[in-house]
Amino acid sequence: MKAYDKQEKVLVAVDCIIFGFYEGQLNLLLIRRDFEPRRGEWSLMGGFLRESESLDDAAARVLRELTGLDQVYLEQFRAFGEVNRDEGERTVSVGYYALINQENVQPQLSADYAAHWVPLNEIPPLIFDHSDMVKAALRRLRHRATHEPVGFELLPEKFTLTQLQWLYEAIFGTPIDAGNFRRRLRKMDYLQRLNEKDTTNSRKGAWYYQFVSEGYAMAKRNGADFLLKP
Amino acid sequence: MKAYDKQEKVLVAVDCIIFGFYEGQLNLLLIRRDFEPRRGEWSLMGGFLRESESLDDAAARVLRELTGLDQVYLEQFRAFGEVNRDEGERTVSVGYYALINQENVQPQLSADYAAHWVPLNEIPPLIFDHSDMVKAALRRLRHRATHEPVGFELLPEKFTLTQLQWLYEAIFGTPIDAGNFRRRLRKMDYLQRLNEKDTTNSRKGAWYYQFVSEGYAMAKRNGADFLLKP
DNA sequence: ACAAAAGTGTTTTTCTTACACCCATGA
DNA sequence: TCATGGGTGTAAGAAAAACACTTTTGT
Repeated sequence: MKAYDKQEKVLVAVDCIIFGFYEGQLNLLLIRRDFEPRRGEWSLMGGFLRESESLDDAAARVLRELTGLDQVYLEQFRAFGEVNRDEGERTVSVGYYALINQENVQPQLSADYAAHWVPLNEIPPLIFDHSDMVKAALRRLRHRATHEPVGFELLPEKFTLTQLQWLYEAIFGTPIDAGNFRRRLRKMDYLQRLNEKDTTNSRKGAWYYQFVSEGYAMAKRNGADFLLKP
Repeated sequence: MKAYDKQEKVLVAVDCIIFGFYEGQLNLLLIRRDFEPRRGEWSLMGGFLRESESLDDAAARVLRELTGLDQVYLEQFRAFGEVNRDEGERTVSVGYYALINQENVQPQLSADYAAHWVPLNEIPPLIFDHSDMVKAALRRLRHRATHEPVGFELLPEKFTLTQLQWLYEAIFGTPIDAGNFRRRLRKMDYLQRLNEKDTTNSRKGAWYYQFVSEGYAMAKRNGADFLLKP
């Protein structure tokens, strides 16, 4: 059955669902296509897999091409393989989602691509099956954010607990009880409080915190598991 | 960037991690390759994607070719795309795991392929990255089995609660407290008790149960969520 | 009557939830 | 001094864990 000759090859693409967080809003980085097919329509950022790179590498390259960023949190979530999902040639696409702290990215993008941050609840219709991809990516993000400390990728190095709460409210689309949310955070000793306050939102000021990944690694080795739900 | 011409096509395969359950043991269906490369070594069952079929279709076809079974629980869990993961030509593989009630399958397999059920804790070294695939599939199965009633796919239509407990013990590799396990089951009113007992394991006999999927669908609509952990 | 699996109950502890409350401070 | 967001505490209840207990029946 599985002989290598005479098999049909297909195009393989990666598409990136790029999440950003800014001013309490969860956003998606979308492009308006300036190439055929479907020129001018909204779409995810994607590209074809090259012979010399892995899927993960391809996703990182595509992301770098659009944002100029490297070292970004990037996770594959699913392959999409319906026969007619794409126009033109048959293409299998592998979906990746990225989490980036939006403040770092504003400037350099849009240079080569017509890229825009779009609030998650105002996503326009997308080409092909890209809307399905977004839905699947969001499901995965919600799951990961509850069980692993990936949310911090969307925040600046220093953040307040209120910002963190806003982030989770944005990810899940529900309000969260501040008291209960903060109690869970209080037990995470890998959240380090800095000697510095953010006073932009209140007179009292909110402490800045920092996620200490080595601390988390240690806690994990000791059997602690991250859990943060709405 | 994303123009359709002059792109490099690659081979796309699907590989199936086929779980079966029999006599308290969780098993994997593996083949000894009777073709090159790596003739004679252990491997997962796989095949190449054809132009006219979706990824899901391809996985179902591969499974049917090996087991003769249709209508099997089959779920994609991840694409594998390292450059040198395969020998010979560059191949991207999409992993699917299947859950089948092993009693239905014993006879017809092995006809064309040298297929064998191997206990999960006695898996031999596998070719390529197939061992990684198995690990990833098992992680996904563990997750799905706790949050969705997929475990029943591995059991006969009629099963006892003790069998179900054995299944979960096998999936998670840990002992489970019978009292607590059964209390959770007792609340699932979509588990229908039949007027029939299994007396092979005890004099008293254990009631047979049946999973009623319409009942589960209704419970789900009413906001109930399945949860069954070790 | 007793062994052995099937099945139920009970107690203890831990985690959630809802919500009231205090704190700090600039205007 | 008071409004506002930041932050803590607590009582009621739900759920998890541990384990003792009862039931059934072939031998």
